[in-house]
Amino acid sequence: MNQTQKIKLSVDAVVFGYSSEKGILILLIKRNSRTFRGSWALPGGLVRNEESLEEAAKRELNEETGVSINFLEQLYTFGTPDRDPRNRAVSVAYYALVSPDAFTLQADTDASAADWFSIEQLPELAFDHQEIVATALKRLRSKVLYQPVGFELLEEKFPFSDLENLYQTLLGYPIDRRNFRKKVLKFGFVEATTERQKHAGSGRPGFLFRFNRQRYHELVEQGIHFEL
Amino acid sequence: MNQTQKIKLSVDAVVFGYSSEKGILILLIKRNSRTFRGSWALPGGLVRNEESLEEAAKRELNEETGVSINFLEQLYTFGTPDRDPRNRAVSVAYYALVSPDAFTLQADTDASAADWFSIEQLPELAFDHQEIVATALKRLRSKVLYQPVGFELLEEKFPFSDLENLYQTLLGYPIDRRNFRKKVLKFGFVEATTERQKHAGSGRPGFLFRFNRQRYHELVEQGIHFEL
DNA sequence: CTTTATCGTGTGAACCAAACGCAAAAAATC
DNA sequence: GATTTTTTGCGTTTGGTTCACACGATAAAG
Repeated sequence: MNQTQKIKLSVDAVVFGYSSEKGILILLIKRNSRTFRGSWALPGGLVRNEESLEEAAKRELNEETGVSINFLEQLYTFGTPDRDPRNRAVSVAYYALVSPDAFTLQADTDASAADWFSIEQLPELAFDHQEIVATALKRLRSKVLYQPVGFELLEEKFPFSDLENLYQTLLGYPIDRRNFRKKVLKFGFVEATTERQKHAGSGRPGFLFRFNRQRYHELVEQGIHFEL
Repeated sequence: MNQTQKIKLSVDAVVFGYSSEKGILILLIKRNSRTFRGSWALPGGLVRNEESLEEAAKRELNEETGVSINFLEQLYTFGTPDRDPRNRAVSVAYYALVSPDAFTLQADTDASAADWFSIEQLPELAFDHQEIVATALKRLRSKVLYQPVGFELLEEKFPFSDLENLYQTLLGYPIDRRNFRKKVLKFGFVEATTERQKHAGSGRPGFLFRFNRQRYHELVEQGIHFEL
């Protein structure tokens, strides 16, 4: 009972991206340290004594990959006793959303490489990171229906069809284009710009839209019930 | 960077109860150890080296209060560097729901007393436990709309009016009794028994109802969308 | 200048959910 | 045991939301 506690505390981050060609992406690093060397894993590492958990997540992410984050939220804490073969390790997992603008990767010493993977074809992951990814995906899929997380994954201005496709991909089932557009626009936090999509293949180019954060927050204050 | 990590890991539990007289209740203990001695606090304590987080939560709960739990789920992990004056301490918070049947409290050595408090009039709490309680309440309030958590707080058989009152209390606004009943019964996982409520004051006594867990799980399998 | 691909709206039908009224049942009161 | 009070329990109306549907506009490709 009175033995001293020997538990390492780390953070891991599931970073989601999106591209219209490759769908939902996750950021992985190739491990450079002894255990699981060469395996792909989530970016993360030990929490320092004087930093908060969220700071730790941001720091590790920046050190290991160099991406900048739009959105970061705590996901779940994983603490099964044998999840790390070296020693007892508990990991606080975060999930993050980044827009393609931040797609400039830059691997570091901790990681020999960092890269995006489509969630359709993830490699084998180290530790219990497979489970962490699954939990994050589940959370993202349920969250997308009542919070505008989708916009964090798109560029600042985007054609409406991108939003449609993102939602269809996330939800995994087809949505009615017309009704989707009507619903989204009615909320009022997505506004059309006068710019048009340029050269997106053939066909009539659509207008670009933009997410209005301020308007969104105003509506949340007023107790909007946003549900798709 | 390479200094050794000195972080203590603990678990805390927000245990919710309900009584029709006193409303939503939370289980607190009176601290017996050096720091914050005599203050009320959430039950909890250090995680042992070989146990999982959930096991730790259950163990501490049992040691300190003796209640038996229907429902236990991870809530959030609190890790602000100065949340514990003694040393860096990170706490994985759980929240639990118990039915009044389990209301036999039994304090232990760690705690000089354990008692239920109405959330309307909580005492000052030790550490950041106030914040943890607030987070738990928020979670419970949002969860109640799409998961049948309410039933975990009631006795096995209950008059429909109890369910109504519980929901009104949790949500904080009046609901239409007639529509509420229709909605709930339509889902099919709440069934009427033939027993009647006995002597609940004046007026016509209602039938007792029961939550059918098996039916509920079947419906979840089929992808039911339960929303109130 | 014709073909092809995508964008972008208007409308009625079907369905679902919130709002509401009211009677039946049983206990409490006298 | 008649009357009052309280709570249960169901049916109907009403309003809104979703669904299904077809076609013109615009620009690229050839």
